[in-house]
Amino acid sequence: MEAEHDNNNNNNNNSSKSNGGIIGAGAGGSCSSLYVKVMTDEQLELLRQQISVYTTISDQLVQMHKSITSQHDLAGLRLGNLYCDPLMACSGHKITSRQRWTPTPLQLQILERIFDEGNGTPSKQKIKDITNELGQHGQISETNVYNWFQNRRARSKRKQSASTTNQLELEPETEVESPKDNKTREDCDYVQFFENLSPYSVKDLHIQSPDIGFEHLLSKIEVSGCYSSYFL
Amino acid sequence: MEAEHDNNNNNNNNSSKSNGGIIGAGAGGSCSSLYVKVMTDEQLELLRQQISVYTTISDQLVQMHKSITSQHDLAGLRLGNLYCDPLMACSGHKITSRQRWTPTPLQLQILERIFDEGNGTPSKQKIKDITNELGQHGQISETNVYNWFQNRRARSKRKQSASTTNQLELEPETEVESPKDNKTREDCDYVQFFENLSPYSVKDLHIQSPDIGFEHLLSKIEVSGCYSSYFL
DNA sequence: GGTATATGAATGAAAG
DNA sequence: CTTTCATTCATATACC
Repeated sequence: MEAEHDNNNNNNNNSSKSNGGIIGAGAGGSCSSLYVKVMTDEQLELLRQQISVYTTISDQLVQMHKSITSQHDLAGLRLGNLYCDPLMACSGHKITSRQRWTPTPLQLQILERIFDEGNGTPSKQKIKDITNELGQHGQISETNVYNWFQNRRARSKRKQSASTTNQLELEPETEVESPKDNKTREDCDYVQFFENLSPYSVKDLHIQSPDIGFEHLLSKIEVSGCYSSYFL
Repeated sequence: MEAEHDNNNNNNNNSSKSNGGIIGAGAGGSCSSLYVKVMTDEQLELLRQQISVYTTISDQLVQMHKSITSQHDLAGLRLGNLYCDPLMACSGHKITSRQRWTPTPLQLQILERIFDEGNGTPSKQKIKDITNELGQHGQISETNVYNWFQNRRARSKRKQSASTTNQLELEPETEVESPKDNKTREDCDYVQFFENLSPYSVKDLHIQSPDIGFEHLLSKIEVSGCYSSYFL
């Protein structure tokens, strides 16, 4: 049984992708030279996409692993896209929650890609197509797709305005210093850090590619392991 | 999706500001040009964490797979220890301690007061004002305010309905949703693990169709496993 | 040190 | 399209 576990899942935070940040981050208590971590929106977005793809790959690896070791049941089927779990119903208690559609990483990736293509409002037909395509990767309905774009658009817009607001509030050369957090931290060489971290990271930060597909990522993995991929 | 609001939160607490290195931009007295976007410390932090996490994931998966295929023994092999050292190796500081904004008592007080004034929906402009005001007492962003009201409203409502149901216990199928049952998930260890990691809330991993040849992918990763040595 | 709870944040869906 | 709601997730904190 593989179910033995200690749910010691060390978290990490899942809220990535927030790129509507301030500009010249707050200074530490002391002078400290200039520490500006520059990254364009495009780069950020790219990174986000990469991570998404990474997620997908890991996910699929997990599946592969599961299939390999699947001498056991395939239960544990999380509610995922199913609306009702009969087992729960049997227990005589509530009919289980989760009726909400949740995009699989793969679907998300596709959605994001389509969204990024800019072609704003997906027409009725387009939604149909998309739904159809995504249907290959998991349960999904046109409504889901529609809602997703609706939300995506709205939130993207809000983010943007918030970001703009921030820019106006703190002029680029004004080091906003909050007297509250003087917890200055030792400066560290971020470039160095990233380079040491993973062969993908730095590269991904600097390369701008319009389309980060699975194949693309795969190819990167192929050459990873050497920092030279940085110059890809 | 993207965090719609700016997430430059985090204020007091033992959060440490990382105002260090520069990525790809010359710094000087006051460098930042108007056209560059800059990452906040929090954002950088997130990226670092994510990258590290994903690198680790791949590594672990490879190991897991090897272990399994070599003897088909799925014993041990835990995926714990996620927040690995590389993250802190940078400057010897914990960088995992910062992410949730926490209102200062003063801010809370003000928020509560505003909330009690009844004007349910703060509206965009109002939020901006509030944010501005609270900013005097600590780092805060519009998102924080927005979320706070959102949560406050929702929870206020829930509590209310909960209290009104304490005299009606008969309905067997309705609400009375106790947050106790959230441990009923039946995921297998590492799937759970992943779900907690993904920035995209990888919720439906197993639903995905096992398309394209993965053995191929896996082999690629194995071969390029250089990066993993960093963690071992 | 392991749960239990409070709460900030994310997001699908629906209302307006 | 915009705003709000409902639900869920994750984390910080408290309690045992």
